[in-house]
Amino acid sequence: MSWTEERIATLTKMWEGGSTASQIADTLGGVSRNAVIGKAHRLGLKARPSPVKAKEEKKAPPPKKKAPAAAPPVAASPAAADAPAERKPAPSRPSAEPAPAAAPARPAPIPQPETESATDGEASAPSAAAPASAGHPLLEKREDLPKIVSYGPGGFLRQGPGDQQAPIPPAPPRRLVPAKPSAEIAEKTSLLDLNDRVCRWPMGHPGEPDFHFCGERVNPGFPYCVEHCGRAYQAQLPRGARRPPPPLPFGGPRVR
DNA sequence: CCCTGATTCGC
DNA sequence: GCGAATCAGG
Repeated sequence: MSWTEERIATLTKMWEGGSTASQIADTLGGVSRNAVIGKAHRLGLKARPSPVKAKEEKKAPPPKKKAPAAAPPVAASPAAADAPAERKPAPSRPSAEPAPAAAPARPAPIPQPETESATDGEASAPSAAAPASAGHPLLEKREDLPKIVSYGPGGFLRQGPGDQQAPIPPAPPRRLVPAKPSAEIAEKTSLLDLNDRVCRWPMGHPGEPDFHFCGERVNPGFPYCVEHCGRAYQAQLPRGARRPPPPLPFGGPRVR
């Protein structure tokens, strides 16, 4: 699979939307979780809550260097060892950029404590999801929560009721009631419940209130359970491989 | 063990 | 540029 504009757009939206790399990889299809992460970093968008990222010390950098199978540590003649095997001072900061250029003795001016704008500007979210829920009494409390965005298998944005702008409400005569999709699909497998081990065969149609996924244990090596594998791959048989019953002439082959 | 993102490095 | 392999924390 190649990174087309469309796939990159989906990746970017989902990444900024808070989806995990695995979910993005599943949605995109054809790429691994690592591929998604690698691409995301190459795109310049990163800095997301990482479980491993909670370490930022300037102490002795542990020589975490990968030595696959080469570079036998044979200490040959020391005279030839003129190469200063020093660790390259590359304190890879995640999002900060103090840029300690060549002026260590000169006290730098007061560094502006940038909040989180960070990075090189271009990496900032192009579509900073503005909290359109301001003003809504039922949604105000969600403002401090991480925005959760879900995407359909094709990468389309699935907006929850709270995300709808409701630009011109016709005239809601009745009072608003809190959406309770959980009542119908509480036991169903939602998009966010999908992973590599549950069948992702869609049940119903996206947008319908009870749309969900099969959720059965997958047929190992396939994205669907055994039952739906039959349907999925039968449906995807190439045209040439399908053998529609040859239309026999009326009355069958002529026999004389 | 599972998950997560970060990083490295051969291709 | 890409992504598997690897690392490392939760």
